[in-house]
Formats: sequence, structure tokens, C-alpha cells
Amino acid sequence: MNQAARVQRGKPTIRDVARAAGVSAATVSRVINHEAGASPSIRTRVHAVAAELGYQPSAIARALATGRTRTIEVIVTESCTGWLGAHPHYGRVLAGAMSALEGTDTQLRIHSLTPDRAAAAIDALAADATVGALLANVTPELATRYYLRCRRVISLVPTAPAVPALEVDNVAAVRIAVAHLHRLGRRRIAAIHGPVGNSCAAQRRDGYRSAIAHFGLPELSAEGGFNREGGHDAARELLRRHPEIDAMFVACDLMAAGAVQAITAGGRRVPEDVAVVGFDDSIAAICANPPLTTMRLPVEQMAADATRILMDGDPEFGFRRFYPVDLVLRESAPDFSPARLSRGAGSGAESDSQRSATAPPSRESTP
Amino acid sequence: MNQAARVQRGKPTIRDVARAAGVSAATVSRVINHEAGASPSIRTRVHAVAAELGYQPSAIARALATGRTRTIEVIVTESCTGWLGAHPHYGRVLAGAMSALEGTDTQLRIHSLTPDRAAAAIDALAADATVGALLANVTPELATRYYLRCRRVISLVPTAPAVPALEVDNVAAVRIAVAHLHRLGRRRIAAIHGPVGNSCAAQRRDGYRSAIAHFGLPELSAEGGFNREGGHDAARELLRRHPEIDAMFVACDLMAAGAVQAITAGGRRVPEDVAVVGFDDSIAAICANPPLTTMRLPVEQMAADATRILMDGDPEFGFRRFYPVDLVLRESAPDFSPARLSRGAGSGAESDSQRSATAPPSRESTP
DNA sequence: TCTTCACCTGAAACCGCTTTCGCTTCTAGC
DNA sequence: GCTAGAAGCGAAAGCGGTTTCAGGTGAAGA
Repeated sequence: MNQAARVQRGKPTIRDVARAAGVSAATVSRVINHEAGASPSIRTRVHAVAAELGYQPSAIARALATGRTRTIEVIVTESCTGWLGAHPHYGRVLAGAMSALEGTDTQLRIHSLTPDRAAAAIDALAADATVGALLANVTPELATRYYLRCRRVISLVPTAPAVPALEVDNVAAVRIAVAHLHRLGRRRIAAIHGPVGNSCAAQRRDGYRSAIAHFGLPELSAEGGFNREGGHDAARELLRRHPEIDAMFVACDLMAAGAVQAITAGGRRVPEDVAVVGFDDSIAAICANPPLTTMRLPVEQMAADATRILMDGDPEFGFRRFYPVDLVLRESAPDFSPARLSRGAGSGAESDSQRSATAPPSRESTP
Repeated sequence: MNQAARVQRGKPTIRDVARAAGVSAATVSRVINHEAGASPSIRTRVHAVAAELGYQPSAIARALATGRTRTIEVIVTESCTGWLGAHPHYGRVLAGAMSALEGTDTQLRIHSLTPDRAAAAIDALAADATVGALLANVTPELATRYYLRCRRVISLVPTAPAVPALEVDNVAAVRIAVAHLHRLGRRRIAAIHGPVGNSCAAQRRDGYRSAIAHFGLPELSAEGGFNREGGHDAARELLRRHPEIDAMFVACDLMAAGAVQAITAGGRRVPEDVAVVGFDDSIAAICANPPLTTMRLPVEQMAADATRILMDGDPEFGFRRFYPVDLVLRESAPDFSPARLSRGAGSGAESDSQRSATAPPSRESTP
């Protein structure tokens, strides 16, 4: 098929350009790739011929010769139906990574690893000479496996200690959220956690418990899937069991949107009767009604930084970097001062967000 | 760097395996790639050696030799910040495409083409020997350009006549939406359109106008960006100018979520005072409060079908295929019969959706 | 005027895999 | 027992680039 491949595509190769320009392939390569190394007259001639022939260098051949593909892999160990379409978080990850790639010739490839084929897929991926991999949601075992084979990898969720990662301090973030509700005078602050087993969910639950303990309040917890239904059902159940609840912290905006629906459907008002704070600041937060006060995760920023670190390296970066989390005030739990509450505007993440003074500082750590 | 590339990576090649197994590279290749063409004893030996050495075939070298990369390109002519993170639609496209790729060794690559570099990028992409390209949101000019260079491409939005596309009949879909509001007894049905210039937005506007004319109702239109703010501001303005409005059709769920916020913030109830029908059935529809009645677009299905057509071909497929659109009933505009309205449940797209009898049939066309 | 050195340039050797082509060996049929 | 035919296998020629290495030219310095 070698022959066939060439014939069927019929695209001009570097040797065609060389022949037409009366130079060698080596010279064409130099003209195209390097600033120096060829005389001006030849440069212009080669460029002219290449343009005339419509020559496009083959990314594949180039990759084979240089030993580097211009791709960054985004990996999730989950069946694709569960995340990309269902959770706004991953769109933000991709958008952040792409923004760092703008103007580069590097591409983004996305991989959904089903459990049964995950290990083999990880091995195959690590064998590709890629720029690196972004682990958007990969189990610690598989993250370690990839790291051992390839190194060039950064996780965007809490992971095994050996694997480089960009993280947020979930515990501190939830403390800020609960402290905000407490400052509003709420004393029956419930929490809806994500599924146990998910490391982020676990950290956020720990944050809630520590905050509740700190304020001497009763723990009122429920658990649900990281989706609207999870939040909706958990909130309804919580209110049924504990009608005295006057505030809720919900571990993700998608769940929080569902919780708000359950609360208002039950005849209570948000935020007057029950104040709600979400987590993420995703699209779900601004689509909810009322719009959600939430902890903003700098997901795009993290993905962009991770991408840049993979591409260019970063002497400042050790194995861990923590990002600050902002409390974004909207109507589901507006600030104490009524003056700050612009009922009906609904959002404007820029204008009404405030960087919490108690957010953990961005810090580095190297094991 | 040829030398360097090999040394630095130090991964076993097919020749290493061949040497260790005492056979030729050709034989190893045959064992790995084809069912027949090698004796059983050699097969097992080669597999054993490959496993022992941790041999992983190089996708790049393979692509160069065969003339085919195992990638499908997803292309949008827009800066990435504007779509991936901001609009749930694109996550659904990716999820649909990925689901068709599950179990395959084909990958998804995503490309955000900024206007200034779009033409050059299209040329470079078309030169790659990919399986094909999914045009998620590409201008007709660039779509045509790609098609002329590469053929293997399918658009997921209305595009130039020469380019293959999977589409929904937006006009018919909006007629269904407006007819539903009319059936509920609403006679002041306003519309919030997407930005003019967008072909989908234009088609949906046409659908609204034709439906309104059909029922002999007054046209009450506003326009906004395809985002929450666009819907919110347009709805507020519409209600200010036309307080008599008792229903709204909104061209996308994200906008509709904003519209619902504006309506309730203005002191009116949804759906009692103003019924709302959105478009897409994206996450925004189920996060809104109340959840949105909306026109469900089979986006995942379309993306999956397009992917399969690119991979395997489809003798049934000509140049155009139209997909049916479903009316999904939720609380923002529940069905006429009160019995169908389960206040508080909020959704369950599966259970309470109904395939509209007036939806256009799926049809094929070849120019 | 002769050397030295810098700078271009082309030939050739890869990068790692696939596939063709031809040789050898084995099986089956007469 | 001999001949066809099939099947297994290896050598070698690509796929389309990049990079090394060596040769050739011209300018600068002695």
C-alpha cells in the first residue's frame, strides 16, 4: 500500500518542491523550518515554488523524523458519555488548554478510557512521543502508570504523590463557603456531597465537617451523584428529614441547581428561607434561578498553565501547585449587606465576585 | 536529532522484537497486524517477546507507512474561549463523536480556528491524512475550502450546498415549539432570536415568523447573543416594551435560562404568567428553575453518525440527512393537561418527553 | 598571494513501520 | 514419486520528512 498511499493522495512532497526549485530536499527543509541556513535568493525561490505547488509538509513524516508529535493528550478514565456531554467542567478544561495552544501548531487530542482497556490504552498513549498529557480525571493508579512510562504529564485532580498536579485546596475552599453562610446568620447549614470514592468529593466533605465543627453546628449531610438529579433528590430528602435547614453547601453547581429546584418546588424561597452555595462556578451556576453563589475554581487557568508547563517547561514548577479559589456572590446566597444584592441582574461574575481574604495562597511544593 | 530521538526514548522497535524473536521485522509486523500470514509457533513467540520487551508500535511510523492517521478532526472557526467552555452544545458534539470511537483506536483532535489563520489552518488540516473532519461550526466558505481539498468531511450545521451535512429542520422545529405554546392558549408569543448572521439563528427566526403568521398573532421579537446574558437582557427588554406577553420562544436553552431569570425577577411566574420554550435540550434546560420545556436536538446522535460515516462510509448517505426534533415537556411550559404536570420533579427527559407527531420525518437528499 | 574560516549546499542516512516480491518449504493430487 | 500450488518467511524498498557530514565557494586576514 506504500505505493497506493502515495498515488491516491498525489500531494506534492518535499522532493517535488526541491526538484521544481532546483535545490535539494535538505535545502527546502531548512528554508521551511529554520531562520538561517539558506541564502536569501534560494529562500524566496523555494517559498515561491512551494506556494505554487500548494505544498503542505506532512505532520506525520515530520513527527517521525523529529521524534515529537505536536499533540497534547487530554485523558479521562471514564466512558465518554458520562463526562464530556454531561458536565460543564470538562468543556472548561478543554477551553483552557486550547487557549494556551492558540497560535501554536500543537493540537489537543482527547481520550476516554473505559476501565477494561484503560491500562493498555495508557501504555499505548505513553509510547506516543507527545508533548504531554493532561489528566482531567484519571485514577491515581493509572496516573502513576502513565507517569512511570512517560513523565510528561500533569494531573488536574488530586492524585498519587508521585504524579505532578495542579490542584485547588478543596478543604479550605469549602471552609470559605460555609463561613460565608455562617456570616449570613445561618445556623442549620446542610451539605450535599458528591459520590464517596471521588477524591474531590471526599476533600470537600472533609472541608464541610471541619467548618461545621469549628462553628459548633450540627452536621446535616446527604450524598448524591455529580449531576442535577443527585442534587435535587438529596436536597428534597434533606428538607424532609430536617425542615429546620436554613442553608446548604452543595459540592458542585450542577447538583446545586437541582437542589435549588427541589427547595423552591417545596415551597421555600432561595435565599430567604434557604441560602445555597455551590461549587465550580460553571454554566450551571448562572443558569440556576436564582443564580448561584459559588466557589469559583480557576479551571481554565489551571488547564492553560498545565498545557504551557508541558510545552515549555517551568523552572518554578515542582510537583504540586495550588490555586486560590474565589467566592463569587450571586443571589442564592448574597452578601450580608443588602446594598450588594442586585436582585434580577443575575450574575456578572467579574463585578460581584470578591477574592476571599481567607483563600489559601497559591503555593508550590516539591516532595 | 534522528540519532538523539532514538537514544533519548530508548523504546524497543519492531526490529528489536524481530531480533529477539529470531525473525524478521516483516514477520513481526504480520503477527501484530494480520490474522493470517504467520505460523502459530512464531505467532506465540513473537507475542511473548513483544510483551516481554514492552513493545508498543509507533502510531506515527505506522501512519507514515500506511498513509492514514487514526484521527478524526473536530473543527470550529471561532476562538476557543467562545465555545468549548461557554456552550454545552460542543461538549455534546464531542461526547457523541467519542461514543462512536469507543473500542476503536481512532482518536479525536479538536481545532479552534481563529479567523486570521483559518484558511491556512484549513489547508494544513486537509493535507493531513486523517479519517475525516467534523465541522462543528465552520463558515460555509471554509467548509467548502476543506471539502475541495479533502472530501472526507461532514458539517453539523447548515452549510454550503456542496458540503455534506447532517442537519435538523430548524424551521419545522420552531413551528412545533410555537404550536405548543399556542395550544396552551397563549396568544402573545414573543421570541428571542440568536445573533443575525448565524445560520441556525436565522432559520429559527424564520420558523417563528412563519408560525406566528400561520396563527395570525403579532410578532414580538428581540435578539441577543447565544448566552445567558443575551437571553436575560432581551427578555427584560421585551417585557418592558410588551407587558402583555404570555409566552416566549427562546432560540437556545442558555438564553432561555437567562430569560426565565429575567421573567421571575420581574415578578412574573413561569409558566403561569409567561410560558417559556427553549431550544437544544442542553444542561441549561435542566438547570433552569423551573426546568425548561425545549426542543431536543439529537446532537450526540448526529455527531456519532457523522463519525461513523467518516470511518466506515455509509451507502445510504448522500449529501444531506435531516434529523427529527423532539418536544421535551418540562415545567416552563408543561402540557395542556394538568395531569401531565409533575411540579417539582423537574425533568426526566426520558419519561416526560414525547416525540411530536408533527416533527419532520428523517429524510435523505442528494443534490 | 596563500591560508583560514564561515557559510551554503547536497548526498545520504536515518525515524519505525508496512508491503511487495521472490525464494524456500510443505502439502496435496495424479 | 513427481509436479503444482499454497503458505511462510526475509530482504528491501518505500512513506515524507530532518539532520549529519563532507565538499565547495567566497571573503577576510597574514
